[in-house]
Amino acid sequence: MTKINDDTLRTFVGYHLKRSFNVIQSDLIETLRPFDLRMLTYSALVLIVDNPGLNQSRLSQIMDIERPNLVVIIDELEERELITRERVPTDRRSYALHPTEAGRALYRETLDAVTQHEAKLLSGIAPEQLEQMIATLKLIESAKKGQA
Amino acid sequence: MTKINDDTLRTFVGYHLKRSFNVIQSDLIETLRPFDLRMLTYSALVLIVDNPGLNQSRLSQIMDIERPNLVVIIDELEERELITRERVPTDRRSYALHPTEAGRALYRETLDAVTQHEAKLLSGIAPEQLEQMIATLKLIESAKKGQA
DNA sequence: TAATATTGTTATGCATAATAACATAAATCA
DNA sequence: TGATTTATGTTATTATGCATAACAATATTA
Repeated sequence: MTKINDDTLRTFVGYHLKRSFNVIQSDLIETLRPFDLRMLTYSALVLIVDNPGLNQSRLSQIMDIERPNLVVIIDELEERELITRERVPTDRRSYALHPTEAGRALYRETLDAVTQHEAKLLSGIAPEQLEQMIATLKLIESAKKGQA
Repeated sequence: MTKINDDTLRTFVGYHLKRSFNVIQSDLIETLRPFDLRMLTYSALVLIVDNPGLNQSRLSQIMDIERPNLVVIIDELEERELITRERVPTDRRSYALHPTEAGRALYRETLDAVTQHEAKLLSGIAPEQLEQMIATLKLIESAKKGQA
């Protein structure tokens, strides 16, 4: 059982990001499973509850996905009657997305579950250390625009 | 253009991880494109060069993917004559993976390119800050096993 | 009004990832 | 030893995430 050497990949920040994200993602998927939600449908639900009335274009922007990929997500949330699509009188191309009462209820339930699961997963790490990391992650996130 | 509120999602470490990883991933994909490599074929190549003779089982473990998913990756690297599969006399079920000279050459080229692209992308962030972040990411990564 | 842009949509493809089922070979154990 | 179990690589299949092209309906602009 000689240990495999991944020192070269360890020199990349992206490698560390991916491996740690995998851990959190696995946990999140398990957390959301009982609610029959995937990562993206969950994110969309949260954003719609927190920003009632926004349209699909803006939602796809903040979610960092292409508009076509959002369609199926919204379809699913609408079919499950967690949100509604309402024609906007002032711009009849777009739909205003609103949560239903069921959507808001599921939001509350899942928010609780996700928060607790992540807290438990990261319970061994000092909060200040996590805050510091988040600050750095934000810098990386904004490196995109800053790029040449 | 009212700004969209993602404060709720921002309370999750995973959200920050995902968003920042997206930025690095986009950059990496572009960096690897001229070499006709994807993230996973690239990772596999690096690990095979650094660990010549390892088998697919062990490689899939370190890469954190399922064995079936590794098969196509290895197929591709072998077809491009970047690696070889050699029967192991002592265990004729498994293959020993070895880089070819072409594989080692591509490894050197891509390592250079990837290193430089990442350095440029993250040039606005202090090295010590990145090191601190990596330390935290390692803690998250190891939170998996530590879990109940 | 004519040309252009935006919104949502369909269709399509690629990349990543998980599972079931299998043949071959090795290890275990009884 | 022989029978059972386990490990390795493989095929097939599916789900998920993500990108692009092309389009109809509607708004915007020139």
